[in-house]
Amino acid sequence: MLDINFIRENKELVEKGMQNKGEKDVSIVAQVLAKDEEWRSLVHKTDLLRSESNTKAKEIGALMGQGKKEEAQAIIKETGALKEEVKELEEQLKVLQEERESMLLRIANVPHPSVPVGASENDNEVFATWGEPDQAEWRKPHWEIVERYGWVDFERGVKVTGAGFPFYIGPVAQLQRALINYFINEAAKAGYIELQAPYFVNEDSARGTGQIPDKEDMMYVVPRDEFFAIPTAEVPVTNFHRDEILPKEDLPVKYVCYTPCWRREAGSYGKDVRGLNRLHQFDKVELVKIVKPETSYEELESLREHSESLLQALGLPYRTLLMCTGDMGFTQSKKYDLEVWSPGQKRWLEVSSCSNFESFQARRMQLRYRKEEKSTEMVHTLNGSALALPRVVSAILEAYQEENGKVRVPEVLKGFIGRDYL
RNA sequence: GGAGAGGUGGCUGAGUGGCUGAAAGCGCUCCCCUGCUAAGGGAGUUUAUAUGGAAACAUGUAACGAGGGUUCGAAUCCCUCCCUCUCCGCCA
Repeated sequence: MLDINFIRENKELVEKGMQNKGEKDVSIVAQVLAKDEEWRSLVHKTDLLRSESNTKAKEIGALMGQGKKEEAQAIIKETGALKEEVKELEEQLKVLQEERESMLLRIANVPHPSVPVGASENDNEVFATWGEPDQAEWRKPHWEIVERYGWVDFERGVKVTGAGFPFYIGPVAQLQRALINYFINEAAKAGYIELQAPYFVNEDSARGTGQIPDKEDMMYVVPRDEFFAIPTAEVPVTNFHRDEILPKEDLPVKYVCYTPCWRREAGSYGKDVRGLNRLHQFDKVELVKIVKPETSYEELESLREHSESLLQALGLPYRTLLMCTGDMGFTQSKKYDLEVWSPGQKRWLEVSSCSNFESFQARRMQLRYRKEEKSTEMVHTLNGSALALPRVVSAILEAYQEENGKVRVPEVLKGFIGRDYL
């Protein structure tokens, strides 16, 4: 959510931002400003009447205290009409406020000036590449490798739950666990505090990070208890400090959190969902930062660098994309995607997404810090995957396979797995 | 899940219809006094929002778990929900 005052002072910028993000109809911006005008004038009017009504109530109280019952009764009679009027205005105000709020929630975050303007994924900018994508023909896709060894059981996953909920078996289960530990350890070394978070959140939390109203179809819902299964640890972790005012000495706050993630992924099909490419449940280690506004873009770069360093340590070639306006999403102001090279599939797979939300999530969450003794300011929030597991597993299986079919263990994981081959 | 008690400011805790946005204490900030450590005195110390103002700030409104109701007036009375504690039940 953007600050209404910011929208008022930067109407064109906000409209332009929405257009660049692919929204054709930006009339909502003008509408929210009009609605806000209306709301403010009604607030003023209502407050004046309430004030009058409070004054009278006090007079009555004073008169009653002195035992002047008749005089009090006279004023009570007068208040009838006033009361009605206030009640009516309050109802109108409530409606206006809800309309204003829901409009505000539908206005996208403004892209940072450094973000390339573009319509689709084709306009993303290659920000960096690392390593040489392996083009060797003999390399097999991971689904063939895991099938040969019985390392992932998709069929039984279907039986037990449904498509997209596989079982990992033996060495691949072990590989995932090793990666999770490795990723968390590296984050801890970089100063991130380790957190274990709830896997289900309530509606306020889902709204806080922007999953609703924009993307509610991505989440699994537990209707009986009104919970949402988390689509990413970003949701519980960023909401950890919702409705708080943090002391400025505490910033930046940095968390690392491993969780499973659940996504409905409605409408996906074909090669995108083959093997481990896209699942309804997957594991991810997530980084979240809560920072002072003036540092958020430096923090974004260090977040990206941290995620990149993991792929480098694993020896997996990747490229970093600076997402263009049309491909970056509603809530972000700047976003990098890290794509690892899948040598068995000869394609790039997204394994991380590092974003700066500026104060967009913070404002929804009322997450502030004490800037000075008497003033507060919204923080900036960021998050990034470090990293999403199944696709890293795929890339490792494909990149570390040998022509005889055996799969080597990456050097940095040997301490966790205790042998040279899976 | 059942029964009972309770949810007040950074913390402890008073407050059962008007003089309470909230006593008192603690903590914290600033000032004064005091030649070191100790002690004393004074002032300040929730948030959001509207209006005015360049700003400092002023004024109003709202908020005592959340939402609704009663009343001229609600932290205080009533209803619903959420949460915490104690006992019982269940249980990794």
